[in-house]
Amino acid sequence: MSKLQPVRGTQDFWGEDARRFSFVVSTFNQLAKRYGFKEIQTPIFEFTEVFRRPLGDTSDVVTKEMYTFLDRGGEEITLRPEITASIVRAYLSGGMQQKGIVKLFTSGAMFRYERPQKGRFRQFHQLDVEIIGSPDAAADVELIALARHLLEVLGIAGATVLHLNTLGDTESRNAYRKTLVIYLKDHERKLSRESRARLKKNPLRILDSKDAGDQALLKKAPGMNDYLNVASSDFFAAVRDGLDNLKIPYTVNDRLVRGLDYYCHTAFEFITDQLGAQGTVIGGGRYDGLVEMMGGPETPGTGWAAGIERLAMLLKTLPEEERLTVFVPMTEAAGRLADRLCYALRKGGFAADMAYRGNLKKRLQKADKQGARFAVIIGEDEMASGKLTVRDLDSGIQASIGADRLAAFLKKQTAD
RNA sequence: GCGGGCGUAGCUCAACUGGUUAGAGCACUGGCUUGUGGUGCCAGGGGUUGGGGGUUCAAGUCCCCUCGCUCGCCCCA
Repeated sequence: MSKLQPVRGTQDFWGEDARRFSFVVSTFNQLAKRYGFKEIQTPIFEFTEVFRRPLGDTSDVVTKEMYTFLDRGGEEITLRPEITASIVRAYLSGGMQQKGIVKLFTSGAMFRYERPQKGRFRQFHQLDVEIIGSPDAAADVELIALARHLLEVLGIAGATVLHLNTLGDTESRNAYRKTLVIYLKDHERKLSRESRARLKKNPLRILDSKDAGDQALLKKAPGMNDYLNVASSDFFAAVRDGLDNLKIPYTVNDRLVRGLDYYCHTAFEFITDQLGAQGTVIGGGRYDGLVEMMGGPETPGTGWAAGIERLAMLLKTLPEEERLTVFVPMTEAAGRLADRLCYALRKGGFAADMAYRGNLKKRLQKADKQGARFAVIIGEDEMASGKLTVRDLDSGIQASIGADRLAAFLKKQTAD
């Protein structure tokens, strides 16, 4: 193997992979704008503190997955492992509190030092939307509707199931955590090794353990539902009612927990069974404490992130690409004419290219390999007559067209 | 960080229990066909069998190390 390898967990996107990727992103951008979200782009790295504080000192992301380094000025910098914290930082440093409720969308690369596997990479890419400033369940519903809509437009809604849960507010969650820990401590020896560690670090995570023994034990465990206070259970009911109203299907899954510390109330994931161990395609929830945790005023927030690679892997169909018109000039003078015509077509909104090299056969071959619909042949005969030979590469039918009528001709042909 | 599987041409894969010069399809280049692409026929280029060491008369094949890929655990999008 050559040394010219991509770094582990990174990948190049080209050809069909690139088309899949950009189809996901462009569809998302279009929909997010349609829902009234404004685009934001934040730096790909931040001071480490931006991520450390909200993610919590015990989370795996912070303790072993961040790409952290000192820059030449001695500042501790981290490549973003997720983007909600970056956006909240931008919200605060940009004074966006002035604007009331803000709806933001973005997408880009994230970095986590993990062992790669199917659907999991060290540099991966996310779509992301956030609504900051709204305490209403309606905001959560709107976000989920956008997510569902996106999956539908991408043609993969049927491959996913929406799992929905509530983590309650701080009071409810603390009360529940306490009783859960008491219950699990009684059975500590039966827990898996990982879950015994979680018992101290992040007991709620035991709920979605994949270990069969843990799951059996959890069947008799107390449920979150019984510990929700009135405000929390009303909030959850409002989210469910909003989804019902929009006829968005979901499954309540009281084992669904989110990994990061700052979530509360709504937690949801669109899950697929087609990506091996990485089932989550879109995940999100509410984070009312985050802005305050990062030094801002008490401000509610809610959002989700989607894995672009995971969505791209699920795509079954891609939109057709616009087909080229390829110019095939055979003489020098014809080449100059073709250059002008090709430039004019491109300015007129057509996809056009030149076949520069070789004899007629080679140039047609090139046009064919590019998937072109039309070849415009300009040789001595055409230069003499002033009419271009336009060959439909699908049917093989040729027409003689004046240069001034080329654009109109192509438009008419492709409209059929 | 832990565990399983796999590394032969650009891609997908052959090569019987170790045995001559590592093959095929696709792709690529050229020709049959000097103004007509796709299907056809012919020819050609392309490999340190991931790398290193060992066993053997002989290693793509067996052993060790290493690098890489992949799947899973953990965690997450």
